[in-house]
Amino acid sequence: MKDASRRRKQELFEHLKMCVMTQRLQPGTDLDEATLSEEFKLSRTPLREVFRQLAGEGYLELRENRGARVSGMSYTTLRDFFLAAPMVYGAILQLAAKNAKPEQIDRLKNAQKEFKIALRSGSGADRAMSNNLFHEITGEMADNIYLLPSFKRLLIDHARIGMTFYRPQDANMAENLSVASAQHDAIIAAIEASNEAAAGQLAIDHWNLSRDQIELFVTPAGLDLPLGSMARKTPA
Amino acid sequence: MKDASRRRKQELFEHLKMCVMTQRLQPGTDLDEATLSEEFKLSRTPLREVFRQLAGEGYLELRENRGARVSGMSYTTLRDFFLAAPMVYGAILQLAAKNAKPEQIDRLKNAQKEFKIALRSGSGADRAMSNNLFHEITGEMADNIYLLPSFKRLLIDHARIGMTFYRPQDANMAENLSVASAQHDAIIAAIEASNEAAAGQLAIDHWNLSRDQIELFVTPAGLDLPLGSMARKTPA
DNA sequence: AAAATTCAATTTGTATACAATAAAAAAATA
DNA sequence: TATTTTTTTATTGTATACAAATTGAATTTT
Repeated sequence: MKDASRRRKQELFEHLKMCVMTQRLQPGTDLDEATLSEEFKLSRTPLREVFRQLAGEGYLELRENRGARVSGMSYTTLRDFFLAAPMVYGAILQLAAKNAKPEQIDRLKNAQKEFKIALRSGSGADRAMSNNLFHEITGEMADNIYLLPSFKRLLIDHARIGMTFYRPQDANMAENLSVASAQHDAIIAAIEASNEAAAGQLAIDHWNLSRDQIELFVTPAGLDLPLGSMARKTPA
Repeated sequence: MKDASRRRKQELFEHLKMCVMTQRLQPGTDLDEATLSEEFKLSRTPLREVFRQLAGEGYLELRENRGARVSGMSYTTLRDFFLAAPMVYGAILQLAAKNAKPEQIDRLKNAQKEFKIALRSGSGADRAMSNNLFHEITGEMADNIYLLPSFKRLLIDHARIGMTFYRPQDANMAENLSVASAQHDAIIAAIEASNEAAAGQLAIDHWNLSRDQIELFVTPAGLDLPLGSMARKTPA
């Protein structure tokens, strides 16, 4: 009887994680205890414990007497993100190349397989979640409790950024994704070969690609039409 | 009336943090809900929320149906620690030099003043806590939410390692502390001058000093006495 | 006597009731 | 009518009661 509520609690936990990462719950969204409590057939006590834990991991923010909300994302955080990501992920991948166990490499290959499937047929959310799993496994491989907290925090926003700044209609962006997939393959190879240097470099390349994708979003290719009246001669 | 219990909750939170960092609660210690509940005049509900939050920040570990315990420390974690610390702290200090605000620099100088006082007259715990405050302020200066989680996790064990591997009787260790204090001064200077490169280098020096201190503990200077029967001539 | 099993005691987890705070709506004042 | 104040409603936080699980002792079995 209690086993069931324990399961529901875990489900809520995973559900909220997923919703945050896929932007089904956008940054800044307020969460209602009563509603979730009813939806997941959980009393408020365990529900609030889930909130606390998610807040600890960076998914939510708790405000005194004012409930939980999804962690915010601003242009400042975006800048902070690309400052920290190459470094932390570079370290994680180097350590992964050093410490990965065969069983973990198997799982990483499997995650990459899933990622490729999601690339073809899946939704944006599927893509983000399978990509996230890939990276989470590299974090597990690195096996350093002092780097993991920041790494996991980065992964949350990596997923969210991916969901925000991707338009499947854009050919450049589709191309970007297949490059990302190729990089995953190269990462697997570097880890399997215990090539720390290569893994570290791939991490940097991988994040630079993410940055490029955002630039494609922020600075789209110019329309191929003259703007008529707005076009004027350069002064002589 | 509720304001009071809110304060007790905060007190419990800070108290447990302090106990973990100063090793008054050693790694692996089990925490008893009932006892703490009575001691701090708090019901178990808010108490458990505190546990969750502390677990999220790395102070405690929660085990299903088996209560909370103080996060463990092993020789593996020590190795992980010195692998991650120079990198993360290097980044934090570089960013601190870049972003520190005058008000923060004032507080940092003040923290250093307190640290020096603790060095002279304070207990080991005072020393650890004032040193911790110094570093926490640098983290605040860096102002990057993606690096902070790992940084804070490192600071917990930095304090614990300091408490574990320091013997005030040892002249070398006392000397180490005054070097550490001088490094703090240099860090303040680098931050005030916005000298990122210097700040980054100082971070590495600072953590190398911590590592040296552990080596002094693990490999003490040989006793200055011949060991009698154990001394034997080298074979010709 | 050693190992396994059962039973009691302790401890952890969840639900519900109540208290306190914040938000919203209604009434009163300018 | 706009603004302030009061009242009502909704939401958050805490305490307590109960249910489930774990631990340890006592009993039984081999």
